[in-house]
Amino acid sequence: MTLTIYNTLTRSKEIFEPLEPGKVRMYCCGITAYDYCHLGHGRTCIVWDVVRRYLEWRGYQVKYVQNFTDIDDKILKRASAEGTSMAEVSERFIAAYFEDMERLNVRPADSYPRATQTLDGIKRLVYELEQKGYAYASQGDVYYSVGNFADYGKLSGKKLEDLQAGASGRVEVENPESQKKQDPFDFALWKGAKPGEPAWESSWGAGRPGWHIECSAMVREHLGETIDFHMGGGDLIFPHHENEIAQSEAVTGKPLANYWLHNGMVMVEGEKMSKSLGNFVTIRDALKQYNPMAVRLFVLQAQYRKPLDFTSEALVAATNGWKTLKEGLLFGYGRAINNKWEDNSPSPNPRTPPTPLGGGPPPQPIPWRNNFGKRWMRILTLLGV
RNA sequence: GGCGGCAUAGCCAAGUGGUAAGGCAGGGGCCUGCAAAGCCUUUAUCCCCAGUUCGAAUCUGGGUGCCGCCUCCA
Repeated sequence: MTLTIYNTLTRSKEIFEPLEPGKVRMYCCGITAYDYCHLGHGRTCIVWDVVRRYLEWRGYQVKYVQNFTDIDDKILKRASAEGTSMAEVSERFIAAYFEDMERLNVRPADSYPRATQTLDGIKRLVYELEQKGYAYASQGDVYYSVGNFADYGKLSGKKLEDLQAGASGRVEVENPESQKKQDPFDFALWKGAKPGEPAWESSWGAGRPGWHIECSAMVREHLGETIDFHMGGGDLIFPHHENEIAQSEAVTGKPLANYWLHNGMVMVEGEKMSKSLGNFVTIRDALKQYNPMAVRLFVLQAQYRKPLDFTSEALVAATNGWKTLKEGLLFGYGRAINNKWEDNSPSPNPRTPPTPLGGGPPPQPIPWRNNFGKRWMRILTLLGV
């Protein structure tokens, strides 16, 4: 059976062909650790968790990497507001991330690289970009020159001319930061240190990495020059993922990822969730009111690329749905064990049993042998029960 | 304004040429001393217009609407 997926890069559904037979390398752009995770982060993590589980269930050996951005202006801003350090803030919210995701039954990735742990790789990439003529130093910063990368815009379907024309009215000419750039769409690879901010030594002087470069460096370090899946929220397509492609492919000359997958955004009561609208819902706040598995079911009932409206009515519906489903699953679980069903079908491959619902007894091998068992396993797999 | 995506009942969603699955919510009913649970039953012509076809939610063309991105964002 072939697996077909929508690839943002080609704007079409394609048949999945792994780079290496039987193996999948996937990278998901994670969070910037400056606040508690909201429902949008929750959706992203749940959706890609299911893809990962599904691929494993299909028998692929999956390596799943997700990053934490722990160097960033917003983290610094929060640290200075609290009178603490950047590390203190990011540590706290990374810990909170793991708490939230565990409650949502999101399985941990295989590794969680952080920007602060990837400085060597980042500096090497910036250096190589500079050597190849894609980057230039400017007053302590280093910028990527988008005009030198012929494929710039291929992921988001934007042309540099259109971008420049569309932005002509809003590029802040007075901003001293933008005056360091040769082109308004050039972006920072390395930012020179400001007084009192954390900084790392480099050949361009003390400073810190820009946002986009860390992902290019981490993918290269943990998964290789080309990977199968690169995922993230749809709002990352431009500029973040576009810039990652520009950085990585300029250096390696190879595709960064064969398939680019993006999930839809979360709305709240019909409006886009944003801090300015004040309808920003954190995962932990939502879980005070709703069962985590009901939230998970709600997210998974919707098509992953569509916008998802978080309404109390929809959550009540999902809560009821989960209640019914859970009873059925518990019934099936007991029945499978009582009947001593065994897995003797050739495919898909046997797998480790799911974690029991809400704690419960230790997992036992899940036996199944007929269509009922297969379907049931599929439901368990997809829900991540 | 530019680029991209989506459009089936209150919400989610199956369905890829033959007269619209299912779930949740809502209405009606059964059961019960009451309640809960459970059970039964009920709710759409598929955004609009034109075309292709014996026949279209499913194909073609044109509209409309919604969403995202174009600035930090999952």
